[in-house]
Amino acid sequence: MFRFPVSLGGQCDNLKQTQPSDEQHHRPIMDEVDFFRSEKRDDQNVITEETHRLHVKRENSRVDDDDDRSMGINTGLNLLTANTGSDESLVDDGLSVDMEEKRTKIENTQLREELKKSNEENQRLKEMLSQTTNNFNSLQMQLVAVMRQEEDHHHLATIESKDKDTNRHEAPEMVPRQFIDLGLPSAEVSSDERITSRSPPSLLEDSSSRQRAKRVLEIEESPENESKGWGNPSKVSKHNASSSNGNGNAIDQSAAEATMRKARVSVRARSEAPMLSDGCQWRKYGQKMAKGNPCPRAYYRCTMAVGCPVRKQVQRCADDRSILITTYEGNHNHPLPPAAMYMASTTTAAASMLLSGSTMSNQDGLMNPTNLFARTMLPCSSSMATISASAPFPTITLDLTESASNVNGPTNNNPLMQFSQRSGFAELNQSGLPQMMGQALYYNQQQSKFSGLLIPSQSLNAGESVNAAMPANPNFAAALAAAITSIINGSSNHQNGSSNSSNNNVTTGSGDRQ
DNA sequence: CGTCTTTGACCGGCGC
DNA sequence: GCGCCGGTCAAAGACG
Repeated sequence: MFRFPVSLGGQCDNLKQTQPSDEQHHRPIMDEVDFFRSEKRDDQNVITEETHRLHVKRENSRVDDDDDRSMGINTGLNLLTANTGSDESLVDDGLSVDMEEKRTKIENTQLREELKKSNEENQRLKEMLSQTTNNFNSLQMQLVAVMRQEEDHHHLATIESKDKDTNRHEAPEMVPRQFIDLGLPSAEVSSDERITSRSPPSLLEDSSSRQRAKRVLEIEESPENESKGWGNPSKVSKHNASSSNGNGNAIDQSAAEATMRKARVSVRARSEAPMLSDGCQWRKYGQKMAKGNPCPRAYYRCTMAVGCPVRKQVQRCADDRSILITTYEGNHNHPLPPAAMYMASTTTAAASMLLSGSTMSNQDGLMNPTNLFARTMLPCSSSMATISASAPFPTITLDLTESASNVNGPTNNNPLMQFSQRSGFAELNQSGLPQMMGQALYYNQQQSKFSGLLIPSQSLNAGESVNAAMPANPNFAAALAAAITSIINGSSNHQNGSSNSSNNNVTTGSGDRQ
């Protein structure tokens, strides 16, 4: 049921063809890691193509001009020839041939114009198709989320009807659970129980994988690595306290927004650049030495719009300084340039995923975007994304620093790869190929509050296959991370409100603090 | 001159 | 209550 955006990659291919071959050798050395260099390249390509088209247009117009000129000249000649009998008598046979040629030229010109119009129309249709596809996916996600909620309602009702215990009255209402509350449900159902009873064996039977996941989680859950109050957690707590008292929708909404802002998505990527370029404009408003990390942590605020609440932290990993940890938080309240859409969608989706995941029951949750995320990620077998509900903020960490060994394994069946390819990321395949996709989403056992992640593995459509190697390019990694969450972004964007075109909630969970 | 970065001060939460 | 710590503010300086 999950469909990925219709490929419009042909355009990219075409664009690639139009790209001058030497352009690849002309990549500027940037201070920032250009997260979406491919995107930009695409843009550049588009521009190039536009330019090219314009150029062609000019050529055409020149041709047209020539034709017109010639036509005009010919017209004059015709007139002249018509008026001058001497000429007519001299070039009588040649004139008919010329007329044929002129007619042919006119026809060619017309055909060219028609072809040009057809191409433009084709481009428009492609754009419309892309837009429609995106809208469809978004709506599908929303539908899925709504169905999920209804299922949860039914399930809860069923449980309550069966459960004669007095706890029935203490059962939580199906109010979206705030992130801050994510630590609580463990008392209801232990995470181990959930995992052993529900998680597919393929996911967790591998002890090494589990250990690896645990290792990542340990990093995230370390008090030193998890900031205590980014964004005034106290306020969130107050919000939550208010909402828990049932003081109205406004409070709930504000609490939800605050909660949403608390959600973090962390991206770990190897990069020598001081900052990852994600398409947004950032202003540095602070820098701190974090405990336990000799590298300072920089605080940035989105400056693309006044009052945009999105912030991000940038810090190098203490253990491996080649790893750049970028943490996003908050939702953009303004339109974003295409280059920023992916990452913004990532953060939005991640935050939404956490939120939706927190509202789920222990039952399947297959319809939940969280699970869609998991379903997307799980066929791979390493630790790419980690979800941590560690207090005070839930965090999704996309660890893009490790590459899996299995190049031809399930990765090729991963829809993400198809997605990444179809969305243009495949261009990066040129650059080298350790595999980024052989990394899996792991469930935080110790703080397993996201039952949605415990999903049957059979739901994955492994039939689709695209052979592609995934580069370890940090740009790609970041773009990939964005693409991953973009897949599930449909629900999130609309859940978060109409004004948000995208969000940023990337958290570098393993950020080392001093 | 406007914008951005730097950096010390300040605030609030948390643990002891 | 006190100190530590993370996060933010805002003045001062740098830069184009």
